[in-house]
Amino acid sequence: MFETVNFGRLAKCNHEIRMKIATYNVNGINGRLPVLLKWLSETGPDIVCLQELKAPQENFPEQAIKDAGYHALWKGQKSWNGVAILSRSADIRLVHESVSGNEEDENSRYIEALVHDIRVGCLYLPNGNPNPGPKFDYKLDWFEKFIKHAEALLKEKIPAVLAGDYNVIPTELDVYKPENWKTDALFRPESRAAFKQLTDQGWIDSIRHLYPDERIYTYWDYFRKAYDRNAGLRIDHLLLSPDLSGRLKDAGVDRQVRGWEKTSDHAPVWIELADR
DNA sequence: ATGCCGTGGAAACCACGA
Repeated sequence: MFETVNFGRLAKCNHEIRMKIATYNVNGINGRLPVLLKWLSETGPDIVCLQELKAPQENFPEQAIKDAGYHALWKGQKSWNGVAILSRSADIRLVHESVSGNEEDENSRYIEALVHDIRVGCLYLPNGNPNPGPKFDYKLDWFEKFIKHAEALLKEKIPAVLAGDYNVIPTELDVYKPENWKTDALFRPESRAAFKQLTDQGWIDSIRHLYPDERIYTYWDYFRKAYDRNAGLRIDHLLLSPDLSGRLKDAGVDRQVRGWEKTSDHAPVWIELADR
């Protein structure tokens, strides 16, 4: 599949070909384009899930992404939300543009594709603040439908990754100061329980699976020098179907990107899968 | 703990994010 050097990354040890899958909440794809292109050229992921495009369908920078070596599927929206899947391989096919049972959702928060033989779901789960209130209700409703969609995927026994901005801090290890976030929608028991339902189904929280005790963050607020203080949250996740767990070789956060000029408040997160 | 920052879109401010 990713047999050429342009596709897969050659591992340092035994020339085993690996596939790198990343997720990145860009917070505005057009305003972020220089940062996105620099990160793509430096790290060369095979598949990329993007969230918060904040651009209507017709304003997606298709040519720039193509020039960077990627095929793309996207679901835009004026001003808010918006998700995309990029692939170095041309073997990418659209499967869903919304979560099953949530086709009437007016927000562009989900896109799913088959990239060669791996199903890739890219999601931007609602924030849910302030809570309680309609926005929190919307988050939990969206989550519930997503959990059902994820369960159906597992039953199909298709190798899959569900990557994106879940807007959930799964545990106290995933936040710099848990007591400050107790009443926040990202850390509310209902949100964490919903995330746990996914892992209870069998989905593997890739980075936590490989690094069970590390403090790992994927988001740092723009103000109060949150990045300099490492006052971060881990809210961007790549969930792997169980049949892919044996191929999971590494995972990480490109946190240096958060230190660049005109950067997103999120950093890219990635996993590497062995080809077989 | 918070919108102090940042983005997009419209209109020279506002909605929204986490």
